[in-house]
Amino acid sequence: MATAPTVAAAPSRGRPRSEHRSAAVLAATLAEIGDRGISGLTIEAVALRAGVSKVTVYRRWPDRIALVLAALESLPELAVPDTGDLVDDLRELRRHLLDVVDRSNLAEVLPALLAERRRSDHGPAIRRYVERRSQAYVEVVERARARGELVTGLPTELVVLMLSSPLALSVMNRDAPLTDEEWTTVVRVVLDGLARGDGRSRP
Amino acid sequence: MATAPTVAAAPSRGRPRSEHRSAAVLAATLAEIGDRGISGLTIEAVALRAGVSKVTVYRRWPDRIALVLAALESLPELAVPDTGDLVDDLRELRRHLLDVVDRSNLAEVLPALLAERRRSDHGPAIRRYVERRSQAYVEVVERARARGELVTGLPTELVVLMLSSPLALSVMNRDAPLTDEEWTTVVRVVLDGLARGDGRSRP
Amino acid sequence: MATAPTVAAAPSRGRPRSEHRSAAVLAATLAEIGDRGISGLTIEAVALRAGVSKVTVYRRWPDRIALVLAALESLPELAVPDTGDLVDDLRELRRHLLDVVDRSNLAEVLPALLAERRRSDHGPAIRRYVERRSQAYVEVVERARARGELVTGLPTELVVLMLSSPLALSVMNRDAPLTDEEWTTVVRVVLDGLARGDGRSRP
Amino acid sequence: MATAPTVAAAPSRGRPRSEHRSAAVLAATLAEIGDRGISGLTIEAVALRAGVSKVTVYRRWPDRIALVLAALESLPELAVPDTGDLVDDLRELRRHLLDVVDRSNLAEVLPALLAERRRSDHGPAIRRYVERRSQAYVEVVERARARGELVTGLPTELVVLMLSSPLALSVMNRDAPLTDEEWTTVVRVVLDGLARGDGRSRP
DNA sequence: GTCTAACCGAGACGGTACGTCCTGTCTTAGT
DNA sequence: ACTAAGACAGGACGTACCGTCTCGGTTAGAC
Repeated sequence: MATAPTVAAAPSRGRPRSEHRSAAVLAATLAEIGDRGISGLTIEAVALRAGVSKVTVYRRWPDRIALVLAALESLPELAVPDTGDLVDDLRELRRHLLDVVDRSNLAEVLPALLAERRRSDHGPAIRRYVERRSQAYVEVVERARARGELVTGLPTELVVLMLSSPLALSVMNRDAPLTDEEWTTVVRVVLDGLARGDGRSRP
Repeated sequence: MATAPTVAAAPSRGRPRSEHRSAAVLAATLAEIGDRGISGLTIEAVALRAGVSKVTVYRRWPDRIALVLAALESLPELAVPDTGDLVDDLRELRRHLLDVVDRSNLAEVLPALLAERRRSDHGPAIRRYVERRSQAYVEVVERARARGELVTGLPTELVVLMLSSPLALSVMNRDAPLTDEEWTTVVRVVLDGLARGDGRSRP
Repeated sequence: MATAPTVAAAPSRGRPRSEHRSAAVLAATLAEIGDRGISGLTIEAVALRAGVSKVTVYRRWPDRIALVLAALESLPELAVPDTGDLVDDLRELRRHLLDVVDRSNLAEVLPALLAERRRSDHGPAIRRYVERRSQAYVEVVERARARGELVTGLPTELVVLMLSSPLALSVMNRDAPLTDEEWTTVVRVVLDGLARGDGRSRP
Repeated sequence: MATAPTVAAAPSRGRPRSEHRSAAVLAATLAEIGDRGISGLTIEAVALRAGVSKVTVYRRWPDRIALVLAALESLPELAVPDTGDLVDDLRELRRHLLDVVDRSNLAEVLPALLAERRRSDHGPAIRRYVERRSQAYVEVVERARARGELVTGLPTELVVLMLSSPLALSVMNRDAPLTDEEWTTVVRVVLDGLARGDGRSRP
């Protein structure tokens, strides 16, 4: 989704940018990330691999980060799951995440982006990218609340954080992400805790 | 703490390395990380700032990552808290983490290290560094179990993950880490969930 | 003179080239040569300055050198002087040369063209351009011979070389070209030498 | 001659520049000028040919012109001839010039340098280089005057210009430089003219 | 009055070189 | 054996022009 490099565009002056090349560059970017990792990513190598000149890359994306974000956004987006059951919805989100991790080295790219967020001009763009991903969690949780499946006074943001951060961190920090069994356990503990009374039950 | 750059040392022949310079380099490294961030960190700038030649840096630490790890390890380590109460212990760990975040750009450095972990030869070293930090959590949780304060069949690793990942992720991903109140809520929900029956209580 | 860019033209089909634009490009070329010199001359800058697209320039002149030659040829040409006196004729040629030097940076352009002559495909064209300039000398000298004002067995080419090269070289090599007085002296010495017997008078 | 790239140097701090490499670069420069000409001269190609990194070239010579000048100055200098006869001395200078022309594409390089003289910061350096070459003429002429072989009231500079410019211009402008016979004729005409009375003999 | 070929601007494009920067290694002289 | 200074090969950076190419849109002569 969202491959469009620049915003909108004037009503087409001069030779139009080749979509074919844009796609080739994004594909090459993903491939390079796979081969050399984020820190080993070179515009030069991307251009070479895409069979494109450096300028053609720079024309579209001003720098490495913008390029990486565009490449990630070129991956197919998951439709927000709606199985009617919160845990099943969450499991679907987990499955999709692990999919993307496999396909795009997200386990390396994600922390790299988070690191960049503090410095670069792309802070907002990175924030938006991450946000968009967690948006699915927000919707799934709100739907569960609407169904009465989840009853809690906590802000959705906190609930999402509790449900998603163990998996996210395990992806970035552990040698392997949480297994299905581990993950199920974690989610159930959190949901049980919420059911018990929003953490306000203790003295 | 732990300034010792290399493993041990031969029985010392010739002029010994100046400890003063080692310290200057590590300080300069932290300062540079503060100014330019991890990705903008160059050995050259560090050497210049420390008033030291590049070779003097390379002799001690083989590359950027090793240098960064050494710099982080030069920060004062927290003694594992032991207040007799799990939540108080955890709160102390939180306080210390936020301290380090303030003092060393950890919010940027940590994800950068995690990203590097997948590729570089320093994977193990980085893993060890992160492990060492979470070790405090492990000890605190195990003590709580021994005291009977925490009763659960879950492996300590999972418990620690649930208790620490929301804060860790909020540090890396949010504009500001969890407030004390938010954090307290999260911890209590998790502990309630564990008390309720390890996530196995549901059908 | 000679603004006609290409040879002749097919019997004209389609929209004709705008003469207005051709002139604008040549003017812009002279201006750019004045501002940045021959070596700093870029087609892009010329096109920009002329308010014309690059293609419009390339359509008319295949490359930099052709463009420069065309620009020089667009300058007004001197009618070959014919005062009835050789020295006066030569003085008129000198005046005209210094004029062009002032108006077109010839002091820089001329050596640049000579340098290019050895390599580029435009060798012949450059040769022709320079030849055309010296043609005036040839005519003036031959007229003097016809009048009996100049009696010598030397080939006209050599006579012209002796009469013109000191001024030409002074234009290219000295900070200022020969003054009128210096120039007069030089010319008279050469003419005296010729009158003395063509350099064959010595043992 | 004078291969020394920079002025003098502090009392040697750090690793000294490799003379071997300096020489290799200058040789490569001359070779490249021979192959591709002045306008086709590329620092990158020179570095490649010399088996040296680009920075090594830039460290010594700030730009193309400085490099070319250094390369030319690395060629063996002629000892000023002193045969006791002016024409023989001049003939020796001619021989040497044609030698250098053959060995270093001077026919192309010289006009290129003259063109550059007007613009670049190297104006003075180029002027100095050319001056140094013509210095031999000055000495030869002054010696002839001292011997009484040449009697004239003209400033030496003008005499030198008359004696040298036909050959110089023929090198730059003609397809072949003046033959020995042509050259001899030219020189004798000039000397005869000077003997006749410094160009002041005419009304 | 349409055709329609050549013009024109804008700007994309592959390519080459630019001059700079940093890396990690090396070579000096000096401590 | 350490140190500071700095040379060095290598490799990527981001930029500038080159000369070519596609676009959409004129413009004038031929039909």
